[in-house]
Amino acid sequence: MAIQKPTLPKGTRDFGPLDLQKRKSIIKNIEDVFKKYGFMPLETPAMENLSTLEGKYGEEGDKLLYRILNSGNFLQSYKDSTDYTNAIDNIEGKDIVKYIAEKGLRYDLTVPFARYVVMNRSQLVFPFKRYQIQPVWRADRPQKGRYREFWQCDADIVGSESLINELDLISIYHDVFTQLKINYELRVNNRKILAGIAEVVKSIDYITTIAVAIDKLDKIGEEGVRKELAESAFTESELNTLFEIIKSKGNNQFILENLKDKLKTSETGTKGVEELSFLLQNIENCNRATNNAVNLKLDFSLARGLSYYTGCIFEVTALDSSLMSSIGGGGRYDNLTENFGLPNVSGVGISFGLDRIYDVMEELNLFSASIRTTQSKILCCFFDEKSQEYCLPAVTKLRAVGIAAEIYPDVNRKKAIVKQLDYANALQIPFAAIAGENEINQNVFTLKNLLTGEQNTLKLDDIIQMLKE
RNA sequence: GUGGUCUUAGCUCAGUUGGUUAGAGCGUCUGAUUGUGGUUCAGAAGGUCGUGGGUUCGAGCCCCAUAUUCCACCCCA
Repeated sequence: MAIQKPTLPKGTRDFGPLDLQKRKSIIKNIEDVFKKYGFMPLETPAMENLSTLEGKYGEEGDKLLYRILNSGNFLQSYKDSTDYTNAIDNIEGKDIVKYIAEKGLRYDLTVPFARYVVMNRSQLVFPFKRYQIQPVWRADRPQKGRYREFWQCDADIVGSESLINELDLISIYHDVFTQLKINYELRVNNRKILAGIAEVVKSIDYITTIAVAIDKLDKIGEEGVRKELAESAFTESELNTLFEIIKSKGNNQFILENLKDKLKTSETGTKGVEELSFLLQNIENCNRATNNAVNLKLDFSLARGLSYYTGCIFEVTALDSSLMSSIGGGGRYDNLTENFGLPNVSGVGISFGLDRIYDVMEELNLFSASIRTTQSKILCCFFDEKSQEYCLPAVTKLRAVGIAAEIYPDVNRKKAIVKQLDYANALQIPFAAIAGENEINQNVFTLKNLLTGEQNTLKLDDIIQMLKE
């Protein structure tokens, strides 16, 4: 049989020891901040019923869902169906899916969370604040900063409509990225403002059309957006009104005042402006109290976020990185639990894109140089069986007092010490305790600092004392 | 889903219009050094040129298919 080279599925990666230490350092940072704000941990299964996932992410989202083939004779139910009899009519096979797959891999953490809230509503204390750090899967085509398996770090609050929650989430973004030393930009918009713009410019029915088009403003420019909207029957004067609104320049306060005036005929739009004003006002107050410089960038062309958002929407990008796509995003959703039979529960949440944050930090060299593949502080080195045995109690004692210590398992007749020091060096273990005939006779070790090359004869207790500091 | 791109030693990459036995650096192994790594010197091993077809006297190089990498669009963390 031919030997085949093993490969990974497209868009997935292994994480080696060093990668993983770095990823864990990011996770710890984010998790600690989440805890500081009172969020509780939650994990949900990798797979959900397709009925839970489908229809929550828009048409595009459904296409990107990974579907899991039913086990057993999964084609039978299809064969038994009328669709099979009429198979010639749906030769593309799209309808087969519902007969052969009923589970899928989760696409994000928000929808499974909504499902969890609905299923456990009687036991939860509201407002319920949970964080969740797990992988999600999307059948996208991979490219820079885009993977088919990637990790999200989410914090959500459900059961409260208060904008205080938005303030907390903005503050979380600031805490995390400040600690990670990532220079970031947090852009904010509000779906209600987008609705207001649609009402004022043409009609509320065009909110999606407008949102999708102006979201591309950065990429295709004003001309491109005008062209795209003109194809959707927008008149020249309507387009002029639109750009008058979204292109206003100045500081945040001025822009909002201007917008408030432009949207005064729209009740929803006015509400959106008030919400953003509230956020800006309070961020400023908090900044004054803490000397922080939390900063929002108003961006009325920001339409992103999944289709379930209804209020504030957030998006974070790293400023000094070549990665243009977002490293975080979120927003408020008023109707997500309604899909599962629990209406009138508003939620708001944010997400950190772990893999993209990793990419940015790697590019900008932001990881601490002290991150190593192993935590081992000391390797006990020996020359033969006798000195190896002499080392064993020492290793045990080192570990007993909490010092990560190793002993090389194999005894090599030739160049034993060289092999062991090579090993320590390759793993960046900082110390070696060497024992041979001489050390055994005096009941000591030769402690070598592998960074400086300096070495001393010491008793084990002295070594412990030194390493514990 | 659409378009482009990459693939040669463990790793990073050279390889002339198609012409003998496909190269380098790093890494690995051995020795200089039988109680000392990381530095130095000498030597060695390591390849079905992504895979499958085709053109040709002859293919790493040309053609077709396919996989993979990376990138852009759509969309998104």
